[in-house]
Amino acid sequence: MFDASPLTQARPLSPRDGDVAHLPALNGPVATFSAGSEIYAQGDRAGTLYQVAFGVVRVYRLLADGRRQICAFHMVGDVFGFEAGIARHVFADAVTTTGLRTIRPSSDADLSRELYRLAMQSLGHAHDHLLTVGRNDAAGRVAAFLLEMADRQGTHGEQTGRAQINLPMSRTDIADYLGLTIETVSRVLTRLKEARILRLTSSRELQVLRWDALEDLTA
Amino acid sequence: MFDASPLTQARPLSPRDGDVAHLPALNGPVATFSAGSEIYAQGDRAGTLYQVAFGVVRVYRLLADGRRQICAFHMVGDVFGFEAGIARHVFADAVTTTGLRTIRPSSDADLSRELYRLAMQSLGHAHDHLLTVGRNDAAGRVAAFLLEMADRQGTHGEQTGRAQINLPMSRTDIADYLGLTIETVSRVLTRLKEARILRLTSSRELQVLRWDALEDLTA
DNA sequence: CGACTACTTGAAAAGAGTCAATTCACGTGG
DNA sequence: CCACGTGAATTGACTCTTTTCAAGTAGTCG
Repeated sequence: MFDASPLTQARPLSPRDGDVAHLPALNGPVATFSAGSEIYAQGDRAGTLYQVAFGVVRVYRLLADGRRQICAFHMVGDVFGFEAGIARHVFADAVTTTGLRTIRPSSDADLSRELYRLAMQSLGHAHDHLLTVGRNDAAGRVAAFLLEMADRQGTHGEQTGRAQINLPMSRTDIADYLGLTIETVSRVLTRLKEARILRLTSSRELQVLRWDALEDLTA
Repeated sequence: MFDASPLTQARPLSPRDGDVAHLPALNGPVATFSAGSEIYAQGDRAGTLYQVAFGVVRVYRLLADGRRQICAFHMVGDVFGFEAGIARHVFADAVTTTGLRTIRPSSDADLSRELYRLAMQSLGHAHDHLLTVGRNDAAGRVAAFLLEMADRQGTHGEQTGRAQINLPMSRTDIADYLGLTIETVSRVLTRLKEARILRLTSSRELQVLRWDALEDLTA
C-alpha cells in the first residue's frame, strides 16, 4: 500500500506519466492527415500503432443510428491504435491537421515493454474516463475535461497570468467525449463563465480563473 | 476493411473471444476470497495478475464522497489486474466467494503475447462499456448489461426453454456498473417484466423472453 | 419469530435533452 | 471594403427522464 486511505480519490492519470521520448518511432517519417480525415475505421485490419507528432486525434465508437462516443483524444507524443484482435473496434480520425509516425510492433523486448506500458496507460485513461462519464453530472464532466486538457497542455495550476487552455476540438466532439449534448456543454461553459471560474477568450480558447472551483465540480 | 459499412455497430467484445485455457496459471494454486473481501486496493503495489477460477470479481474506482464506478465484472477464466505503473489505480474485490490463481508476468515470450492480448481485451471492454454508459438511456444500459451477462454465461440466444440469466451481484453493483441508481435499475427491470421481455424468477435470476427486444433497447 | 438487508414502489424535484431561434466568426465574392 | 452565406456556438422555452427522498415488501439468518 502506498496510500493510507482506501477512499482516496486518484487524479486521472496524467498523460505525461508516460515519457515516450525514447520510442524508436520518433525518428521515422511523419504522415500528415488533414482535419477530419480518417486514420482507420472499425473493421479495418489492426496491427499498426501510431504516435502523434503534431495535431490531435479522436478515437471513437459509433452506434447504428449515428450516436458517437469518443473514447479518447490523442495529442503530441501519445501512442494509440492498440487492439485486442485482428480487426479494429474503433474509428480514429484527425481532429486538426495531424502528423503521425507509425510503429510496427517488433519483437524487440524493450520496445514491447514500453508499448505494453503505454497500452496499459490507455486502459487507465479509459477507467478514469468511465468514472467521469458514469459518476459526474454535466458540470463535473466538463470540469474534468477542462482539467484533463490543461494537464496535457502543461498549463494546469499556473496561477500566474496565462492559465490558457486551448480546445482544438468542436463542442460536438466535447459532447461526444462526455456523453452530453452540445447544448449542455455550451450551457455549462456559460455558467462557469458567469461564476467567474472561467474566462472565455474565444469559443476555442479559455482561461481558468479558479482551478480549485473546477476541481470541486469533479468531486 | 473487413466490414462493408463504417457505420456498422460492433457488438461488445464477447469475453469468450479470448480462450485462455492454455495460460500456465491454470495449474497453480487457487486462493479463496470470501464475498466482499478485498483483493487489492487503490494505491497497492501493482504487478500481480489474477485469473478467476470460480466466482465473480468487481474492479472499480471510488470518488472521495463514496460514489463508485465499477469498471468491470470478472468471471471464470478472466484475467485482471493490468496496470500502467507501479501502483494500482483501481480496487478489486470478490462479489461472491471467489477463487483466484495468480500470474506473475515472466519474460516468457508467448505468455507475454497472450497477456498483452488479454490486456487489450480489457481495453476493448472498457471502450464498449464507455459507449454503453455514455450513449444509452437507463433501459439501454440495463439491456446491454443483461446481454453481456447472458453472453458470459453462454445463454445468449437460447430460444429454447432455459434462457436463464444469473445475477451474482447486487442491484447496487449493477447500478454502480451502469452509472445509475439502484432505484432506476429496479424500475427498468420491472418495466421489462411488464413488457414481457423478461421474467423475473427471483431477484438474482431471470429469464429472457425476447432477445430481440433487449437488443433493440441498446440501439 | 424478529431483525437485518436487499429490493421494489411511489411522489416530487432536479437535471439534461429536444426543438427552435439567434448570434457569432469567418471566408467568399461582389 | 462590405454584404452575404455558411457552419459553429449560444440561448431560450419546454418536455421528459432520472434522481431523490420516503415508504413499504420480501427474503434470509440468527
